[in-house]
This record gives sequence, structure tokens and C-alpha cells, in this order.
Amino acid sequence: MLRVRFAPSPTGFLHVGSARTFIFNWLYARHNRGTVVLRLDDTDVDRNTDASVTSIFDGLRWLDLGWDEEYKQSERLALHRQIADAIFQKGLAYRDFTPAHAGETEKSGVNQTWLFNPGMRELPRTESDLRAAAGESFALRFRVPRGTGEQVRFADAVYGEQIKSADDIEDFALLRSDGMPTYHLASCADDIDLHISHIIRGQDHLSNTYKHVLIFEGAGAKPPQFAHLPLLVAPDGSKLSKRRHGPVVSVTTYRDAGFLPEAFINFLCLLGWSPKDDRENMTRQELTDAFSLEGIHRANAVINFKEPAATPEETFDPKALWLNAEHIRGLSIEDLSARLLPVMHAAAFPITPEKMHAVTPLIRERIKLLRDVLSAADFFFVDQLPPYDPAELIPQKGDAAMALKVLTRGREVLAQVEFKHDPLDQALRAAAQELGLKAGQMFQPIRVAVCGRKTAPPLFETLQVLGRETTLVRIEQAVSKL
RNA sequence: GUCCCCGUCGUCUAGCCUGGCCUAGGACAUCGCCCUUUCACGGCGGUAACACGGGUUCAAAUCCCGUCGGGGACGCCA
Repeated sequence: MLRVRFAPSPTGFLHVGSARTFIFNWLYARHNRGTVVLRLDDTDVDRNTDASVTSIFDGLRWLDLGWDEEYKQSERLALHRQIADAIFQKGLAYRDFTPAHAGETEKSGVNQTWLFNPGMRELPRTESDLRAAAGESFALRFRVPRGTGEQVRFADAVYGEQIKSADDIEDFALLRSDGMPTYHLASCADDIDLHISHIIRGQDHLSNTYKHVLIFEGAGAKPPQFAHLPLLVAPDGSKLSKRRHGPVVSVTTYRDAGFLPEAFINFLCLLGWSPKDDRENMTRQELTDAFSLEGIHRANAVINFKEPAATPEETFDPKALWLNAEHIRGLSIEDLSARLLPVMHAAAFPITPEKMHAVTPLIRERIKLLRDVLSAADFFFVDQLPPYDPAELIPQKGDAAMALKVLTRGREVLAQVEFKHDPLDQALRAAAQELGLKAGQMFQPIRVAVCGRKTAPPLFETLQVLGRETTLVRIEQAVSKL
């Protein structure tokens, strides 16, 4: 039975790299009718936050993929200690009584190869037992084979055969001096206990995997199949981080900006994986059908967002925007309308589903993000048009007098004609001819009068949705500005 | 510092394993044209890449070596 797991640690929001890891795991499981396990890796009590748990679930729920089983690592400590003890009893681990932080080599100062604390690895078991019994605190370290020329190896489904000399692996910790398991131990212990068959995760774990293989084997378990994913990096090639790159790395930012979850998933899939047949716009089902570990590449992928970020339009990767627009265009009017409505409501436009449904076809080809509805369709919903420059009313190669003439005649025509596409089309074209103007010269002043701007959906459909009353009032107001 | 991974258009990628079909294909972005009542959609076309240097071979983006460049891991964080 195929079983995969996604194991985020609740020390921050769900970021795009993690989201992709989750998606790949999900796709792989669904493709092979396997099981998706969600496991919160929360053994670092000091850094876990409820806000982070909330953010992760928010992001995951928005993705709407779901999972089959759910666990919290902090509730499984007995298992972790049991496995640590088993490894210790086999002589594959030893107590390290060196006080924590004795070396004071924090993250920044790591430029020397540390393998183990002298004196501790060789400590006789009797002395070790004595000191432990006396209450002295210790960390439990794995006794990595040293000086034996031994090699640790595993086959990665993406990166191929991986081999490392055991002499290059440090004696990593299994248990901290407070008795809590480290990530390496807890992760492997749970993977064993939960019968995880495939570990699909970021490439930043590739060199940790040797340690994990050692733990699996030390615990008497067969290591699962590993598949490491190329990293998602910023345009400058650096690792994505909230500090440096801001909200663009958080999944909820995409949700709030009006991405469709299926488009976001589609976009992420194309980063580091390819169906190899030039397809790009794909549904969840198509992705599931096409997904395989063979399609994953090895080089990091840059997510091409703009560093400082001005408008959402400029912030996001252009391809993500394009894909989102593609997915929006692929939605039915009903579906899109239903997704647009909450966006309008959130922005305090108290509109009805009927009105939204009428407007949706006019903007479907014109928005890239759901949020764009606010700027693309606002004039349909406001009582009073925001102020605009009256000069906008003046048509191409025309003047204020022409604009006035168009609006005056337009008002007369629109007071009579039936507010449907074809009659509007005929009546306004006839009026243009009558005034000796080009159609565009006729339409533009009316468009600006009713929309408050030059760029808008096609005129006749717009008028039809707006209705006669609003149209005439707005033309009236435009005339008074000239 | 030690160990590991990676390197095709600006970006995402196909091709690499199983050398010749590659005068390197697609997509986004960009530029131009067409469609057109504005915008958008759509259609057509252009610019643009095998990191570099050596081999091997009749033939290399594809195989080998080296250089350079980028990234990752090295914590009683995950």
C-alpha cells in the first residue's frame, strides 16, 4: 500500500514551497490510489505557534485537496523515545554529557566540520550509566560508523543513486538533553510507525537523508523510497524567505489576491515538474493522471515575482497570472459568478447574485485575478460614478462640441430604443451615420459617460446590463460637465 | 572549511538516460501585424538559450574530464 506524508512544522505560515511539496505528495498518492498522511511536526515546543497552525490549515483548506489521516508528532513522544532506546540498546547511540550550547556554534558560525564531541563517543557504558543514574543530563547521539570506510547509500527517485562516506556524517542527536526527540528521530520513528512508503520532500533534505537511512536501519526498518524535489527559489536565486521576500511566499497571499486554487496548483506543478508533452493549462484530474516522479527535474526553479512589489499585477509571476486568467476563462458563468460574489461582498458592494451573474460574462475575458472584478466592474454597482476627467468624453479626432452632439443625440436615441444588444447596436450606428461620425466616435463619449473611463467592456452589453434609467442619468451628468 | 546537488531563450520547460530526425521545440513575458466601438480575448509573425574549455566520435545540447557559476547540508531547528 502506497502511503505518503506531508509534515509541516508549525513555525510559520504555509509557504509556496511547502504547498508544492504537499501538492506533489497528494498527486502521487492519488495517481497511485495511495494514502495521504498529514503530520504536524511540532516537536520544537518553543517555536510552535497556534497562529502558524491556523495559517497552515487555512492554506491547505484553500487548496481543497484534502488528506486521509492526520497526526500530531507531539502526541507520539513515547514512540520516539522507544525507538531511540532501541537504537541505544543496540549500541548504535551513546550519551553525550556535553552541556547544550557548550560550543556556542550557532547557525552563523558553522564553518568548521564538526563530527562529535571528543570523549563522549568513547565513554564506557558503565560510566555512562553511572552518570545518567546520578541525574546528569545528556543528549543521545547516533554513533555513526567511523574509520571503517563504510558508506551510506540510498536510491533517490529524482536524483538517482546517492552515496556518502560515513566518515563525512557527524554524530547527530536523537534526543535532546530535556528528553525531547530531535526532528531526525521523530520524523523517522513516525515514518516507520505510520508505514510511510514514499518520502517526497524538498531537496534541502537530500544530505539529511543519509542520517535518516542510518536511523531506519538502526531501528531495524527498511528505509522508504525517497524522492527529493528541486527547490523553489527567488529571482535572485536565493532561498525563499518571508523576511527577504515578504508576503509573495505565503499561500494565503495568493488566495487573498484572487487566485483560483486550481490555477495556483497548476502553476506550482509546472515549477520543477513537467508532463513532457507541452501541456500547461491542466485541471486537477489531468495533473493527477499525468503525474509521475520521472517528470520531476533536478534544477531549482525560480518563482519569478517582483522583489519590492507595487501592484498585485506586477508582484506575481506573470505565468501564474496568465494561468489564473486561463482558468477563469475556463469557468462557466455560473461558477465564476459564484466565486466573484463573495469578493464583491467583502468589498462592501451589497449586490445580488442575479446582477453578478449578468455582469460576469462582460468581464470574464478581462480579469486575471478574482480581485480584478473590483476595478473592472465597479461602475456596474456604484450609485454615483467616481469623478473623471471630462476631456475623456471627447472622441478621437473630435472636440467638446462633437462630444456634446453625440451625447445629446445619444440621449434621445437611448430614451426610445429597446435596451437589448441588437436594437442598441442598430440605433447607435444609425445615429452615428446621421451625425456623419465614425461608429467609434459615437460610442466613445457614451462609453465614458456611463462607465467613467475609456477602457470598459463592449458598449451594447454594458448598456443592456446597466439599464435605461442609469444610462440616461449618467449621460445627463456627462453633458453637464462639458 | 567539509560534504552533496545543479547549470538549455529574461522566466517555466521539451530534448539528454537509448549521440545523428536539433539550422534546439512549446509556453509566459516582450515587440510587430491582423481582428475590432475602447479594453480584453483570439489569430499570425519577430527578438531570444545548449555556462566555458578540453576530449571521445564520421557526428555531441546529448557521453567523459576539467573550469567557472549557482544552490543546499553541516544545531540538543525543522
